[in-house]
Amino acid sequence: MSLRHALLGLLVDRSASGYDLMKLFDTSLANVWPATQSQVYGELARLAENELIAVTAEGPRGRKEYSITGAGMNELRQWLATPAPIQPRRSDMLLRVFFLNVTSPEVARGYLEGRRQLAHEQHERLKQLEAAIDWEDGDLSVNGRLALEYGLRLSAMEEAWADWARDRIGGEPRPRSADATDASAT
Amino acid sequence: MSLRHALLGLLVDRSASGYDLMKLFDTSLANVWPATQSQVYGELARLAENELIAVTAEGPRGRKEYSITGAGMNELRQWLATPAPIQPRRSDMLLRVFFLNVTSPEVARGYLEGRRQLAHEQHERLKQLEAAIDWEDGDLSVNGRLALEYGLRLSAMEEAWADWARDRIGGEPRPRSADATDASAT
DNA sequence: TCTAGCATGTAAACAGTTACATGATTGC
DNA sequence: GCAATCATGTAACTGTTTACATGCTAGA
Repeated sequence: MSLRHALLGLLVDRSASGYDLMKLFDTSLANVWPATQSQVYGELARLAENELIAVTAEGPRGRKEYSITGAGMNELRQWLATPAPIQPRRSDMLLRVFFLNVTSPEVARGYLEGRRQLAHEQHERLKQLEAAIDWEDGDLSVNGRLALEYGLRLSAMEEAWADWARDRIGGEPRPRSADATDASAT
Repeated sequence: MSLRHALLGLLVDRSASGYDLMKLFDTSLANVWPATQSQVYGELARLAENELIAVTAEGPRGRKEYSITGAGMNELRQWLATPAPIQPRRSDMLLRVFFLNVTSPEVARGYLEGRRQLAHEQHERLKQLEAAIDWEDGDLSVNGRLALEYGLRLSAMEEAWADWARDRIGGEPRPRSADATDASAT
């Protein structure tokens, strides 16, 4: 139930409406904790009911601006002090890897090559993001920088891993160098 | 809906009951796609209904042994050929990092140090696993090796990142070297 | 005989996704 | 007047977790 903490965290810096928060999710938090509009509005209602946030202003079109309350800050601080649970990290991608032997070596290598490519693109995307952000506006960006660095390292690792894994799949070796030391393909 | 493909994949090698499959999930697939008993039994019933698997033997205690059908193999192969969707990777851990500025630098550093420690332990655990497994029994273990390598690289990356990130948190610097070039902590 | 392990299932609750539904306001 | 965007919400569905419920069988 971390969506609630994400919302509380965003409300620390500034008061905001559900609509504003949605935009923040789509920009700053998109890579870490994506959320849909339905979820945001639903959770905001629940948070207000529990008095962790409160409506502090109303605007046109039924706009409700929420602010974090003292109880909300306590909840957030407590959550931050809690060690993050070790996540089971379900991975669609690694699950497929597990069963790659069911297909031909060609398909398997193609799959891994595709992943390498995706990881590479993700890395490039993040590098661009890093270049685009103004790293001077303090607070959120300091931590955002840490999260971004994680993403950069992760995508670099994935690219290298996929490259390594692809070369490890048996069968017909890649175009270059035709010596197969370990060819144990089905 | 990858649970169904995980089950199909496991049934390629051998027929098994729900109980057997649960154990396989807890051992081989635990780090990639954990599943609960409820899920497994429910999904098996659905798979049988769709004739992707079939009961091929019955044993004591109402044991039902399932085998994959031709249709099931087709479904599995098709899924393997499908490019894995880019996962939004929700991370409880990185979400906390985003809001680390809400707490004191000491707490923040403590949090990151805890993560570094966890990553280190995970890395050690995987190294032990690697040493313990018999890498000769082919098929599943070939791919399992690829997945394990991913885990090893991931935990190594996380440890290095957490180390780097911890040193980047402002405020009072760590015990060693007392020069603070960039102290912008609130 | 009794315990550990085998074996299957159901129910309720929670989290997340997708689609639908509605309407107000601002700026061109 | 119209389009874009602001703004909020509901409903149905899927996937996951937790807890409950039941009973058999092999071996010590």
